[in-house]
Amino acid sequence: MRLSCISIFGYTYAMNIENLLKKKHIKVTTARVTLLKLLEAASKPVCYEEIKGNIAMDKATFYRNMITFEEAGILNAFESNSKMRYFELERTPHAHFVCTVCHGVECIESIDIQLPGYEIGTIVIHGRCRSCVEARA
Amino acid sequence: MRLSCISIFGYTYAMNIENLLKKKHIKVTTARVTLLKLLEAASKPVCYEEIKGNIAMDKATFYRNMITFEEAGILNAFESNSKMRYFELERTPHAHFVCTVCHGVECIESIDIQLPGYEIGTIVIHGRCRSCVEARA
DNA sequence: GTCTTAAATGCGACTGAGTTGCATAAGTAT
DNA sequence: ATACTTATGCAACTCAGTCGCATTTAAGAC
Repeated sequence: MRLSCISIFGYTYAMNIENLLKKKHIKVTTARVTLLKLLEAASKPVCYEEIKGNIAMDKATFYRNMITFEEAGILNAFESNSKMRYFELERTPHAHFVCTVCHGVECIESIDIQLPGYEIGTIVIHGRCRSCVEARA
Repeated sequence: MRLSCISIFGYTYAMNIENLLKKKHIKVTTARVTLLKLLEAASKPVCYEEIKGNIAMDKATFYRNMITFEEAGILNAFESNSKMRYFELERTPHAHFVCTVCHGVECIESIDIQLPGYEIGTIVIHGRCRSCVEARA
């Protein structure tokens, strides 16, 4: 299985998806490579609903691999207020904004939260996004 | 229906649950008064699972009233990363921390997030809480 | 207090994102 | 190539939360 070179958090330039998986001791399969390519192409977190039109695999395979990737530290996941789980390749820590009107998801880099004694995993902010506020939606 | 005086965000001292509901044009029922008393007594957000042992009503009634209260601006709700919905009486804006180990929920008053152009509703932070970090859990 | 009407409740059936069990297929090592 | 382990597809399942509907309860009129 040969792939064009990609760049995932740390594994830059010469590292491709196949090598990333091997480095993590995860078996290289067509489904996994497809998923990582899609996650890499997406500039924001995606959920199964959004991605299912672009993948042939069963949803069980999708979710099982998300768990595998999460345990390997390859991706982060969080839940929106509508019971859906969003996935994103691991990168520099940042928060996510989920719009309660249009249900869009955005990465928010501009905030820095410190909670002494706590270990922060994910930060999810809900509200009306800029577009929906402007449109008075 | 007579109740001892309580104090919910703004409706202080002389205002009881019955008057709060009347002010919001919500019919005063036993279920609603029970729920508001429990939410008032709780110092942190609660979910149906936690509260169901203390209430006699059906879960449909519980959830329908949570929606009624939310729409009336009496309470706020958010979802944890385990598909459960937590409810809390509306008060000064603050974030919530949900521990991924012990699943405990805490109110976090010490952070202040500004996102120009956005309208922030709820902020949920996931991670390991102080106790679980200390216990290396 | 009783009557009337609109809304709330309880029950059971349903929903839908995500999970699980199992037989089969596909990687990986020998 | 062969054996062995792990991943996949399918269908059945889970479970927090929702919905439809018959019955009960609150609130205003008399």
